[in-house]
Amino acid sequence: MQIATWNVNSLSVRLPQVLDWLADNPVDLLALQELKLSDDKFPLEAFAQAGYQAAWFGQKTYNGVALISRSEPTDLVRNIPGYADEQSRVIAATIETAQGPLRVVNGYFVNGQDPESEKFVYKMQWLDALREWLRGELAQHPRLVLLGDFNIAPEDRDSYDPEGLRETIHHTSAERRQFRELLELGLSDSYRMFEQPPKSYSWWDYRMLGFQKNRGLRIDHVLVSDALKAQVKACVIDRAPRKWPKPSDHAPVIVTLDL
DNA sequence: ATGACGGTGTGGCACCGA
Repeated sequence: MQIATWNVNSLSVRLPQVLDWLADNPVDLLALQELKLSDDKFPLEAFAQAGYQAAWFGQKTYNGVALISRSEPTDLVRNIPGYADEQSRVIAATIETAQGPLRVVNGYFVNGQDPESEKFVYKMQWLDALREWLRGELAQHPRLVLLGDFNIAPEDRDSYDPEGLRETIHHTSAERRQFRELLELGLSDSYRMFEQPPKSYSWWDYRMLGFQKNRGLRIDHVLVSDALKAQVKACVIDRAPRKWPKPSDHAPVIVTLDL
């Protein structure tokens, strides 16, 4: 089976591209971030016609996450239990596979803007809450995938300018420590389980010809639990949609699992 | 040091993203 994550930067604008992409890449599950639409505007019928079920958690203008799935998503959780949040950033569900249930946690992690800002404080608190909730989720669901837009470049090789951007947003020691602490729960970065081309990124700034110059960051990730690790067969970033007219600034990341 | 690009909602722009 295949699962993917894609920050679409407005599902209203990108819906035709998402449907085109699914037609070419018929993944079993697609985690979307930055829907930027309220729940009543979610295009369920379009996904149903493409053969998918869906669960979503949106809000007006900002944020918003969804799971697009061949099989029914059950045991839904929206946002981090016990952590009061005005922003719609997490949706979790269980889907059935041939080998049993798979828990999927889709997150649109906080950006944080600037390490000195209040938004960065929110980012750290949100990451603390996510980690502590995931600890329990992993105990309950050993077969778990955490995927989405993490807004963290985990290592220097995940940035086009690690020296120039040192300790700026996405690159700070505090964010990278949070990423490592997620791994220490018993999760692995599926992208780094395989040989990958150098200078591989999943996001490029719209401005200053960012994509054309490959000035990007790898901030979209798929983490798999220890119980799934042996089943992961491949992880790739699909740069193709970034070349389409009016693209999202993020590219999809696809993981192939032997499930 | 700033803005560049794109989306949203508003209102003739500001805010936000990364």
